[in-house]
Amino acid sequence: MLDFLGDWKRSDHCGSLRAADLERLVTVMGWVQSKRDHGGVIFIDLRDREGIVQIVLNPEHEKAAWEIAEQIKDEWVIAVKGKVRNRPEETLNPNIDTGEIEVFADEVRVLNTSKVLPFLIENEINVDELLRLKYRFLDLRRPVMKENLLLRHGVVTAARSFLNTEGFIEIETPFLTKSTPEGARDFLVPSRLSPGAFYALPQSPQLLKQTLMISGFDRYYQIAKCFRDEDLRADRQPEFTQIDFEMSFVSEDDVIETVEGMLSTIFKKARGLDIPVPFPRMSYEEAMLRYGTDSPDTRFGLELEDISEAFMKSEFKVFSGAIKRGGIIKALNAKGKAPELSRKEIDDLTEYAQSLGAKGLAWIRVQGAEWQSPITKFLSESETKSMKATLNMEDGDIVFFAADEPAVVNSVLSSIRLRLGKRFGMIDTGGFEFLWVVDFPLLEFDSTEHRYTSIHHPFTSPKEEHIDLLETEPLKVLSRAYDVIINGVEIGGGSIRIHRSDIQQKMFKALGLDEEEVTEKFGFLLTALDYGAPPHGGIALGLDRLVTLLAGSPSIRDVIAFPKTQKGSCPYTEAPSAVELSQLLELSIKVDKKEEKKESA
RNA sequence: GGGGCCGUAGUUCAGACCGGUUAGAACGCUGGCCUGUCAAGCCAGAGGUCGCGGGUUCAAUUCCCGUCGGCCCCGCCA
Repeated sequence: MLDFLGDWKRSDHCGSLRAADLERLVTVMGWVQSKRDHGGVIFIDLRDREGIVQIVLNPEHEKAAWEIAEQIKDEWVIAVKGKVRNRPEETLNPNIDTGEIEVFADEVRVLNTSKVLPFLIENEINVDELLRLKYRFLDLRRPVMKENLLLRHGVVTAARSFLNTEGFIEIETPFLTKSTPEGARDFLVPSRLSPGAFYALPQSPQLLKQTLMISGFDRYYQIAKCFRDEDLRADRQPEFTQIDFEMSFVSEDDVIETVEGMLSTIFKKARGLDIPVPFPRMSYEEAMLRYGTDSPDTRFGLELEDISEAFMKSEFKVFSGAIKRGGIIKALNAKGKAPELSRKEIDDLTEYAQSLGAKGLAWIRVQGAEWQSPITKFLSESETKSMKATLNMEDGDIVFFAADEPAVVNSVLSSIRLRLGKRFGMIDTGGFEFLWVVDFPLLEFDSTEHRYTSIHHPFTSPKEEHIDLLETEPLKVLSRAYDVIINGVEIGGGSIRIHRSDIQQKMFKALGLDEEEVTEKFGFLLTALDYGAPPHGGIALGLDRLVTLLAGSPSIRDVIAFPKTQKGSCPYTEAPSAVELSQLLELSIKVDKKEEKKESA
């Protein structure tokens, strides 16, 4: 049944044949997308990476080829020799690129068969993702998945070409590297040659790219795999890819302009889009005030308003109490949307707010002169008046309130804002809005660890004029960090780094890191900083997220060839898995895991 | 660590709230017919560990508990 390829050479891709190829004798190879057997004439849609072409077999033409074709099933791999000819006028297919022509088969070779498929090789399938991942090799045959990976290739190609042109040098850094405190949980790799010691997979090439600047490479880049052992999300994988670069003798604007140039190139080459540069910039403070998040989706309004001032002394204890405890009150007014929201939906929103950590979600619905709300009875006339003015409350509006500590209010209302934006179709899903968020605080106070931690990372430079504040008012220190946001998604973040060891030491001190530990964990960088480190800075862009956005895909998994599930497993390879005891012995590793209770028969 | 949703032919779902004869449908698959289809069409047929374990019950796909797996979210992700 099966034929060898023999001396057949592919002459063309299925998907690249056109009317210009008429009368040519061609040899095409690919997968059987579908077969339509009319008893006499047989049609086969043959698919390869470039597309689909129709093969026609007629028993009155070459009986042998036709007889083979009769046996063929979906997703078999076949090779066909035949002549490209016009389709009859009434059977042109405008839905495929090759729809003007067909290949009239003289000879067919069956190169491989296929089992019956677990799902159809089509774009619009409704299948459990687990099954798609288990049969990822089939899932990736679907045009939409193929397009995603081609898009990804296009993005990487464009990034490389841009960076090469700008004088960046691609340098690899090791996967087997050193575990460092701060940041995410490390993936560890045991060392056989140093029993009991471990490498860590890099969370990013951060320290080594800084080292390359100290070495004088001036401009470095890398399409870098990074590893973080944290819980997964729709936009987070334990291993992911960054477009990572670093530049010497620069300040913020140099890096920002380079990113704008690179993203312009990527959007142009990968999607044919012209994007406006420079991108607008917004301070962290303003982003938190207006949107409640440091990665605001600026495709729509529906901004938050801080109304704390008017309720400091309110009789309404939910509001005034929150302020007394150091909290704030913020509101967002969904203008004119009250009639569109059912009571059930409002209740669902309240439940959603609670799942995000809010104690509740107050709301006021404006209907004519009347305010329908569970809270109006607690509000004084002056409070009502002030609220009406501040929030511009008019007939048909519905306003939501959160009162709590600032972090809770902001995170809850920013999530509510996004949900309402989607619910009311306020978001232009076809477009892209770019934004730089700048002027981040350098530090935040971690109340569980009772110390300051970096908002960006410990190598981020404070603003030069704020260095002295490190010792006196650490929370007032602003950093030289910048995040690039597209459609509310954090696509990348970077900073001008600390290039002097005296300032780096001050930073570690502000973080409350033990000097001995610092030397042990970061000593290599401190040493390097002592040997003529130039001022430098850079950024890393999340390739997976960028491609997800460009592809308009709901999940990062759709732009990664072999992604992990939420539990970090790969259903295709079945990693992670147990290993041989002998392997563990070589590594001096003993597994301390509770044995599963064996059922006795 | 926590919250929510889900798991029934190869696939997507219905059946479950209200436990009861043979667990249905569509697509896919198999066989037959069919010479211009392109999601071909028409006819016939096969196909089930109702995720797994336990409990309640005369009786469990259905109710309860646990567990495994998948998805979304909080925490976490410098």
